[in-house]
Amino acid sequence: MVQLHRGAVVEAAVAILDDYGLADLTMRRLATALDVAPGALYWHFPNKQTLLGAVTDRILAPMEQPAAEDHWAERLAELAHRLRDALLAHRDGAELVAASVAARLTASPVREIFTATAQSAGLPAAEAALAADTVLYYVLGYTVDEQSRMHMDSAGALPEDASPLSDPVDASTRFAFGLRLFLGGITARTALRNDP
Amino acid sequence: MVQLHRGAVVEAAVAILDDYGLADLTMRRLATALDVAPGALYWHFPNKQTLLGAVTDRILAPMEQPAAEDHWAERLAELAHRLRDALLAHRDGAELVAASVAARLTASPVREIFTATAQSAGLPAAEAALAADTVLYYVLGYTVDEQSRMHMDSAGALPEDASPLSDPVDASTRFAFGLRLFLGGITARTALRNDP
DNA sequence: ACCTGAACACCGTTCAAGT
DNA sequence: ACCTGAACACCGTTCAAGT
Repeated sequence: MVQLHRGAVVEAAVAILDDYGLADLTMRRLATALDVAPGALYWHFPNKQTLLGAVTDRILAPMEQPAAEDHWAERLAELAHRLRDALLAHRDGAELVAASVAARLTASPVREIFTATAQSAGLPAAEAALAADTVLYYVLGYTVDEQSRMHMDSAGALPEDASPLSDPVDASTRFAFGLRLFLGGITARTALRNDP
Repeated sequence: MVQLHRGAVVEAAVAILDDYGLADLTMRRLATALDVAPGALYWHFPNKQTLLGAVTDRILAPMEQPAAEDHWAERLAELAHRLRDALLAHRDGAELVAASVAARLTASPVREIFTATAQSAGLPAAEAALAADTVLYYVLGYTVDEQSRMHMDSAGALPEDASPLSDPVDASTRFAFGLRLFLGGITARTALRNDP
């Protein structure tokens, strides 16, 4: 038995998340998966919330890649889509990340990345930060909803007309629509600023 | 000892929520407050989630009042502010409602109300529903964040520069800014539609 | 119809003691 | 420094049995 590293703990936690979901990601289950007593985890992490914060950081790692697009609106859209993809890549990923972000238990620079992009749209720093948060709330809220629907649907708990399969507009298109609403709002705001 | 009514259970639940928070709103604590065995609650509600859904319905009751404003944008803004106020009126209200809405365990017509208002802006039904959801995600996300910050702050767990007190822009102003971003996006979209 | 008693199968967290 | 063993103080949920 090797020693327990923070990284190994996070890795095992992600595996449980993917295979069994957030509800089953308990300290005891995680300890069992690592062949260790539950108390051992508390030498590496002060509590469960902090551990989940570290899992969130891992999930959000793809956000640190620089955006490819040139224009700010396309860059912001690219980032939003990448965030959604990162969340959807793990079972209950959106719920976990939303909770960690709200509790400020992630060290990921997502906020800063969105803010910088909003600033390049021509918004002053304070407004850019607000605009960034607004987009973040939207992406998190939307994806939590989308993912919980997928979940309920595969559990057969949704009424027929709420099934994503019978949905005439797919989730990606719906996501892009809401996103454009924002980008349009930002554009209108900067236009107003440059040409009053 | 009177008999247990669904209404009395919900009322007691709201009281615990307000006094002790969502984490302390357990079936056992609720049963104790009602002078009843924990199992008794399961005659009235199939499970905790459903009970929390009923609490959410109660919290969202103020949303059923018709909006006073004339113009759609002002009506949408009024509704958004009223929703935020309803959430802030109860400790952890935003977190609870966000969870119930995501899990589709509320019978409240908030979605429909927002959708109807978006339709009166000139958006076709399908787009209005998407726009309504988008505004909903924003209000929920924003308010969850705002309320969790208030919480952390009163617990003295935030770094100084993140305190709402030292925040140069207060929470209501920030909220209104993000909201305007949307309304601007909707306006831009309907303008584009009416004058292509 | 409505509720109790008592159990089942869990939780997160702490901490003396071991190595 | 890192982990075990064992406990503490809880959970949500079920269900025979009572009234």
